[in-house]
Amino acid sequence: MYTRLMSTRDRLVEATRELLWERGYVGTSPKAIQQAAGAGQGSMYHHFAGKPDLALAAIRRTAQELRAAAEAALGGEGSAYDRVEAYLRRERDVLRGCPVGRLTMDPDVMASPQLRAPVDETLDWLRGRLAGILQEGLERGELTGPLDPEAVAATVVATVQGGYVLARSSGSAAAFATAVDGLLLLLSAHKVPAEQGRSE
Amino acid sequence: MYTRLMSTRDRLVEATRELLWERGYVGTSPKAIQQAAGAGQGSMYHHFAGKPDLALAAIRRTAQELRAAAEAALGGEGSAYDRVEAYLRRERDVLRGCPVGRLTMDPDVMASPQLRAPVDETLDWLRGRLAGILQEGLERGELTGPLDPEAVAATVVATVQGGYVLARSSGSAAAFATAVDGLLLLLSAHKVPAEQGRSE
DNA sequence: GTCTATAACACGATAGAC
DNA sequence: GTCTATCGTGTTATAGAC
Repeated sequence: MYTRLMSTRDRLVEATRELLWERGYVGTSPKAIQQAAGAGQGSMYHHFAGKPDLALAAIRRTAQELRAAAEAALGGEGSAYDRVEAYLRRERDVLRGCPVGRLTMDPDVMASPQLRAPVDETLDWLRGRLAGILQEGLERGELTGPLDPEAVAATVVATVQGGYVLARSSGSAAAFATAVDGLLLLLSAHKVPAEQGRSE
Repeated sequence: MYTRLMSTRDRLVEATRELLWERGYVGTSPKAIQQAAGAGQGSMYHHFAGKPDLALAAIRRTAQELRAAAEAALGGEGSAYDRVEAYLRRERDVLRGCPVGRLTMDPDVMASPQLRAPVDETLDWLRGRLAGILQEGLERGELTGPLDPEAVAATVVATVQGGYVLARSSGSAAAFATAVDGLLLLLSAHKVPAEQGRSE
């Protein structure tokens, strides 16, 4: 149930976002959406063509939010390592999993070019953004090789996505943190100590 | 459809394993299982108490197979690094995702202590097995610190699980390989070159 | 815009014949 | 052991009143 300060359309989208996160596309019925949004059948089919159309609106919104949250950490102050660490350690609803990444396991989402596009684009943007930061770190002399930015960026994204799996499996958010710790430990071996002439 | 050389019971389990892998628990109906197995309603409910019971048999079997496949790589010849690499690079149906890991995103599986137990146990065993190998590598002088075996083991498992997400998202198995490459690149910085007195 | 009614089918399971 | 019949409920809509 969402506040009546939101339009029916927005409540439907928000309810769908929550259910998609919790139960996936296959596990989410129009009826469940309507009940969560406090809307009738008629309202839903007035605002949206059907379940796929509503899901598309929800997925796009979720992808946009994820991107903004990631950028808040990645675009911050500090060295390349610091920004990657900030991203890895940012606050997360770990036990709920990744609202975007989990859609990759949904057969109906993957079967629809429309629904899968925002998922692919978001993860690809994230990987590219991380690669750029790592590349910059190498160029600025903050990081030392051998360190392929594209490959390590993929590893960073994969560790996060897999961290959710470990956390949900064990029922503990600590499992996510441990995987991140391991990655940062490996990455920190490539840190160049800050020397005179730069940031201190 | 499965060979008639298998018992009806086994065909039901195999069909369930395939559908669970492809569509998850929530997305798999008894009817779909029966059709894939070439069995009627009566057969299914004769051999199994219901969908959860059948799913449990299927999940246990899948977990067992995954464990055996992982052990084949992890228990092989070579240094700690080599065995971890063998595990990471072992042949996989990358675009299908992990048949065990994907269950962590299934709300009905996670809500059932019985169904989630094999998932948790399998991933936990894998993490522990990897940690043991890394620890051994440190003790034997094949690997050099700082390298927390428990944390890095979690990172290895997470990279694999997340690699599946990246591969399915992009529709390309190469994305999995890239994430693995990045991890091995980071880990290889801790390799101690084989010297006189050991294995050569 | 939102509501209720209805439809055609799928879901997950039970009953009982064979 | 396997089959068909049946059940009550849920799914994904469409129709049409208000």
